[in-house]
Amino acid sequence: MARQRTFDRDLALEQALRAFWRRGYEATSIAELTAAMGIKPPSLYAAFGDKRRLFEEVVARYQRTYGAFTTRALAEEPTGRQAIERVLREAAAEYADAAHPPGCMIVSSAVNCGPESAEVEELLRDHRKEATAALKRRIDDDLAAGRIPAGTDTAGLAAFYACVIQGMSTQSRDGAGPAELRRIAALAMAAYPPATAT
Amino acid sequence: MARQRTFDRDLALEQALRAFWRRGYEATSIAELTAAMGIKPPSLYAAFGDKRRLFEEVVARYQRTYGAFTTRALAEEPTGRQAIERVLREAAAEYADAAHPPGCMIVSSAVNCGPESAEVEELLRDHRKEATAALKRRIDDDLAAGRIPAGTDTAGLAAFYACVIQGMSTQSRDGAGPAELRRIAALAMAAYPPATAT
DNA sequence: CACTTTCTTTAGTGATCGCTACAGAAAGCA
DNA sequence: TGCTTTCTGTAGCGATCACTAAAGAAAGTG
Repeated sequence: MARQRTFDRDLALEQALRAFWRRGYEATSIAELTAAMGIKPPSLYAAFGDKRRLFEEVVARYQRTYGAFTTRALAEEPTGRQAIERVLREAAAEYADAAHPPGCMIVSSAVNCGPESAEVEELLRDHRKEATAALKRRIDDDLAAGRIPAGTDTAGLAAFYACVIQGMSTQSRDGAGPAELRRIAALAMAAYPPATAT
Repeated sequence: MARQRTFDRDLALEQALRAFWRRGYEATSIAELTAAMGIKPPSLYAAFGDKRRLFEEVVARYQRTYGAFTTRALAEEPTGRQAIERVLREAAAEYADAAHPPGCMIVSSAVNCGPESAEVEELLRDHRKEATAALKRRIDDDLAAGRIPAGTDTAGLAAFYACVIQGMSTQSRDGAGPAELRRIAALAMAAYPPATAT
């Protein structure tokens, strides 16, 4: 065989994730990435392809680590209301966690993109649409189970909670702490339809 | 005297505003700006200083044109509740207006910034903080007038509505139309405290 | 007509962008 | 000890970044 890689690919990917999370896709240069990852450009390109593929891999990693709480909350709670409430509560904790950059990487890392990064912008947009659809599915469960009034606009509710989550991301990047985000989350629950009598 | 400027400075500023609004501060290059403004770089630098000062002038213009509806709504409505409701309703119309780029420029044009644009990022952050403070002042009016319960967390409410407004900006940039934004705005009003009996 | 002044244009500056050719270094097999 | 293979580091590719020196063009004053 031959010489093996001397750096930890997974650790380097995590460092790239932090860099992209902090500054966003376009504003994070290869020079900044290689400095954060502790490697030189040729090693980066050999291990990850190019900047875009590295970012796509970073997004996948983000989804199964820092962003996984949404999927878990939606899967594990018995009702749509409880699922939404838990997503908001955990987002408040996660977005303002000082152990990593603030906010949601899916929301904030490809906002200001030139035309050559339109595909990256679209990738994150698709993730946001899918997350909104996942919210709607759980709210639809409540509707189907008769826990909320018939005729409830579940798509509108899902859009509202997606809106709040995205706003919470912006708020945390503007310095809001977990307590402030929790208060926002609590207020947002006032919009959830009243439970129907069973 | 001497030769006069041959382009319309105000019109050129408006074109720069559109360009920055669409792509953001850093992602909009001087080449893109000059193309949009119909002038060459030296004319831009003679008339506006540099990229940062042009952007600052663009932000000021945005505040007194496209963004002025918030100030008006907050100043003209008799109660805090009505003021917040009108801000949300008009934001829904404004952010999704097809006559200009979607969303709010103050929210979305300096999200992904390198270290050399930190001051621009801070400028917009300050504007957002001030907008949130303006919301709080009107909610405090309702509190002082006894229209909402004593002990209401007005700072939390202001943060919530700022969060919703910022989320609506993101939603519109993801393709939400005015009707969808109006539904979000209507749901957000459910969080406003119930009017106290007088 | 000059002459001055300020605009606009052309054509570039050095720096940085994403990315890579090439050579040196390291690891397994003979 | 080669020899092969693949990684790593140096150094630099063309393109683009924000920005500007220098010359041409236009408008006013004599």
